[in-house]
Amino acid sequence: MLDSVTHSTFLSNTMVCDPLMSWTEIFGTTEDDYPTCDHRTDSDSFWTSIHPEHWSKHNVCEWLQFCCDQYKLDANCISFSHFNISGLQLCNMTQEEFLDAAGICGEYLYFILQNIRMHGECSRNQIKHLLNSCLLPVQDLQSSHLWEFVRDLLLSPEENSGILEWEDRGQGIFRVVKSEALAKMWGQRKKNDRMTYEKLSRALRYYYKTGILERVDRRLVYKFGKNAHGWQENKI
DNA sequence: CTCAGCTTTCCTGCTT
DNA sequence: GAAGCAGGAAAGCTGA
Repeated sequence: MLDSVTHSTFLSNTMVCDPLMSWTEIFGTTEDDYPTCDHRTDSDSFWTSIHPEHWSKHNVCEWLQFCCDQYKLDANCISFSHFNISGLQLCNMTQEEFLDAAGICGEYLYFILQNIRMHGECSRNQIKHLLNSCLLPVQDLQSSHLWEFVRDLLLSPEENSGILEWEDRGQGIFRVVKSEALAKMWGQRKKNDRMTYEKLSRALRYYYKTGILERVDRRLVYKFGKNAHGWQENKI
């Protein structure tokens, strides 16, 4: 579905870049390249004092960086080449395009942008409040819970690499295909190179108690429970 | 500082 | 026998 959204959709007015290019490769190495206000210290209202449609490319870049910093979004999810665009182009992007350009983070970025557009001048705290009042908790993706990590992986085929697959999407039943790869990914996420699937599975079994996962009497197969949210639809 | 929740680590025993 | 699962116990980490 998302494959139908081509890069040219986003980059019609920009250079064609490698989707895997890093932030600095695309936007330059330092803020010296495009000196603007320091959003980290004194511009909480900057993103809302200027309507997103009037943002420059650099503003868009800084907004992304701001969101990554502020909401601890995983910058690795974001294909920055897709965001080498003006604010007007950014505003014209659909939710699907955000998803395509930034995976899981795209959902949050889209939500943040829409709130800035709708609510005009709102403070960072207000944005945070809006995020917190969203259907699903928008939190530190880097330190998200294990079950959220698993859920997000299932919902992100581009990151999944066949590590997890749905057994019965309707019932929330999934299979761990590459257990060691999953453990390695989780270990990387938690900066713990000693993580193993044995330990990870112990943590998954912990979720049986809390209703986040339900027991399935099949090897490497788990099922989301009533207390797990966000796996039902293609949105989290 | 305390506490609770979550995760990690280690372990034994069982099942496939 | 190997791999995986189940679950107890304890410790570590983190945020409220």
